[in-house]
Amino acid sequence: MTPALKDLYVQKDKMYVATDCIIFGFDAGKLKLLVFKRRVEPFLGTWSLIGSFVRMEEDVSVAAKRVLTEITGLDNVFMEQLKAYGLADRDPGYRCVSIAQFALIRIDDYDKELTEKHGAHWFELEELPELVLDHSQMVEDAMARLKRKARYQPIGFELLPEKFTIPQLQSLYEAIYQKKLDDRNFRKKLMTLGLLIKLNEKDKSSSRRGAFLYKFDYDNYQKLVKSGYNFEIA
Amino acid sequence: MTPALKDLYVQKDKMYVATDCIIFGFDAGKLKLLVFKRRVEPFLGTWSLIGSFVRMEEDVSVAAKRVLTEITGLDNVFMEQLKAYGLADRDPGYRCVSIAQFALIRIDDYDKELTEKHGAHWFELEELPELVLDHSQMVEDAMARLKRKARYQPIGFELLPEKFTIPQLQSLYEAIYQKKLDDRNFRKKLMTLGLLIKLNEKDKSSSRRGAFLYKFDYDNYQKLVKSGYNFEIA
DNA sequence: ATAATAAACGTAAAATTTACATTCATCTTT
DNA sequence: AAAGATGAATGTAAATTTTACGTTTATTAT
Repeated sequence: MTPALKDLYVQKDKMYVATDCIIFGFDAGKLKLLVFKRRVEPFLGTWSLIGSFVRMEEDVSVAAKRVLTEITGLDNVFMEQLKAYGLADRDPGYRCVSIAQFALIRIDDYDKELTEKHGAHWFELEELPELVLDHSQMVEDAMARLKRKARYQPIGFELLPEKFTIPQLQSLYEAIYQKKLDDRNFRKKLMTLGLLIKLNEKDKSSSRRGAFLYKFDYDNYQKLVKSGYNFEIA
Repeated sequence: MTPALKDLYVQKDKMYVATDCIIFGFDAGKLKLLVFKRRVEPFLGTWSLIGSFVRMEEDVSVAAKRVLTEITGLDNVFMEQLKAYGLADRDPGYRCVSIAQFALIRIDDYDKELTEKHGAHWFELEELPELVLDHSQMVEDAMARLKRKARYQPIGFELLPEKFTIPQLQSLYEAIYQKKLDDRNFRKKLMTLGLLIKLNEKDKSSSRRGAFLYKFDYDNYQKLVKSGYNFEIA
């Protein structure tokens, strides 16, 4: 039974708690969002975030992870609560508070078969269709959070493959901030942070010369955070 | 019936949604928190945030405002959702997701009789006792949010009387950031923002010379926000 | 009149951010 | 094999912002 179907078996006089996932990916210089075509009434055929009721014995955060894994096959994904959406009439079918979570996934990792089976589709953020209920609002809020959070937490790395180039990273930040950055200044600033490990490999997919690959230095990051360091990326 | 009492009439197989308020105030150079002594079992006598179940036909945000008004007599208070707390076992009595909200109030404005009737007490943040359930966690998270948010949004003004002096404002920011600020630099930075209206009155309560009173310039603030201005206060 | 006190103000040095142009490594074409 | 094309990599000077720090001012109490 799909989560969408399950939504139908509902009692009008009960309060429900659900969770909806705002799943970001990054590909070819564009931020993308994973959304789903509803296959049941009401709102059959409309685009929607993926979600689920929170089960009686289940933590809200666990419910969100469960959904994400069911849909993408992925585990250990960056996920963070966005906020709760609690308008009394946000869902016409029944009283339901939804706790939205945003997730950042590496777009090459997920299980294509699984997502297709669920009617999923990646949309570029600028080409996102209207979503059901208050889901468009959730996406807007998530985008604002991503923009802000990217400034002081190195969450961008969650969207890139483990090995990435500086130009790739810059293009990601340009997509998040929705503006061009100066390549010399970006590189300079980045290097002073000491969060990258330069590898002895190049990625030649986008230039003849090739760009060096880097890894994110999680250990050093943890150390710096503990020491109270305050980041500002780009 | 007090909200605390109401908590007892509960069905074990139902999911509940509640809201808890983290109420900040500022007085005599100290950040304070309004907490309540529980008058019913379980956890009788322990300190707790004030909260309530969200009613079936009630927006979550409306429920939070209702609680705040019931307790303080105040209306039109700065209030913002913090996040939802959804561990399955967070409340041993029943399954309840709580959506925490943090509020900033002007500590002179509230209705003392009303709060006393509810068993309320202002604690300095550093002297806060252990709170019931996950409420201490909520306070910690709220404090972190306040600290971060104060940097880029002029929410400090919500904690001060309508008319305030620069030294008062500085002392507030020192309490929020938990560090001393340089008075000359603070004043300089502040003035460049163009958010204050200087009044022709002085407050003489803390010095012979007296300090000029200011008002926050809401109109100009709105204009600047619309024009995309990016604040950084202190 | 004098002492005491917090308020108000300015400036120079240091650090950070911004703006901007050239060389480099490699592959493709001829 | 030489020339051309392309994105990667690098440095520097000017402008702005942040930091550090000392003196004067208005007022009340003595």
